[in-house]
Amino acid sequence: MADGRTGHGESLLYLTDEQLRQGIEAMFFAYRGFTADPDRILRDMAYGRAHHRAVHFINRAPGTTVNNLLNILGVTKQSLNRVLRTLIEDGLVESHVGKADKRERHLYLTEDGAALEQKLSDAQRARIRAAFRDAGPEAVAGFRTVLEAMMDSELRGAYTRLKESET
Amino acid sequence: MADGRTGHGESLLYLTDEQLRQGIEAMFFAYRGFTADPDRILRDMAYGRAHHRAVHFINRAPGTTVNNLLNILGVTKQSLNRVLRTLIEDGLVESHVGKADKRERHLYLTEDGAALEQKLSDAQRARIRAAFRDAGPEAVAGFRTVLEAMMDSELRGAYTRLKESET
DNA sequence: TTGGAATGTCAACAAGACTGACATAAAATT
DNA sequence: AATTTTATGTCAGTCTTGTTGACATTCCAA
Repeated sequence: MADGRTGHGESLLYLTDEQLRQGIEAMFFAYRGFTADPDRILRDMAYGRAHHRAVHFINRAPGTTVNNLLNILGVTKQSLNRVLRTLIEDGLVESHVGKADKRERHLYLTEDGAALEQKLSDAQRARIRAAFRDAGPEAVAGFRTVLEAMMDSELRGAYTRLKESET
Repeated sequence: MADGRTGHGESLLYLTDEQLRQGIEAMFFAYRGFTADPDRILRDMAYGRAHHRAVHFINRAPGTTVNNLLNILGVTKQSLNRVLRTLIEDGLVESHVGKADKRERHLYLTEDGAALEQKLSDAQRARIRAAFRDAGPEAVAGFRTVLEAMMDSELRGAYTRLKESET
């Protein structure tokens, strides 16, 4: 199989070390582009990528608890807490004590928080939209398939749950 | 077009805000998986992701200059320098003053450096290989197409140059 | 030859991740 | 009722990795 094909005509070229390396480098460079636009916006404010992530997922799942967010973001509570504290102080996020379980804090975006989220999303979506449009529907489907296969299993669970919570 | 299709049967569903958001979240979660395995290895040593990146691209283009690496990695020279210094001190990277231009430093991996690179690559490749295998060749092609479209133009240049320098 | 541009180094600082220890309140269990 | 577990928050300290600023060396061109 020196030509990278099996006897059944199925191409395995995409599994050579060279192809894998190209995939790895593509992922590296693309992720830079992926975060570049929101990063630029955030740099001018006193915020960073961590704030973007928090705001994104609070917008995504309003009323989510701190613990929930912790699992999704994969950081320590101390780290998240620093970010949440500044967002709450600046009036972008509201924290409400849980009704059923008073230990929990449920997180919501304020109007200002929603505005920031929108601004950041718009910037990021514009780039993704352009990339998706250029690449076409089949490429996008493949893109999603590979990304899902690349996730850790617990994260894939979190991702799927979010994905299926479309309203 | 409420059904997300044009009159020409071309699906535009992949460009709805909802689809874009799913793509964004897929990218976020997948990147965590992408870096998880090498990160685990690096945590046990005194190194981080920045060291991995440096070692990867020095291995990729032996004899590259600091400035070259700077452009690829997209960090400040001061930041890269700290990483390179530790790698050189630890005997993983060698820095040779340029013959033609003595201002330049040409970077090479030592035997130990190559061994580390191999170890990290193997871990990362294993995951990508599994993901590629599960997703199949068409999905992988789509994945690459979308990632390339997502890069900043200058980075796409760097990526393409690397890609085409296969020996 | 002199002044600017390119290259790289050192120092100091900031963001954002981490661990560990501890406090509080509420829920769950015994 | 007492105890343990869970959810959250906070303080202190560390690490990685980014940043700017200042500076030395080298090359090249006016």
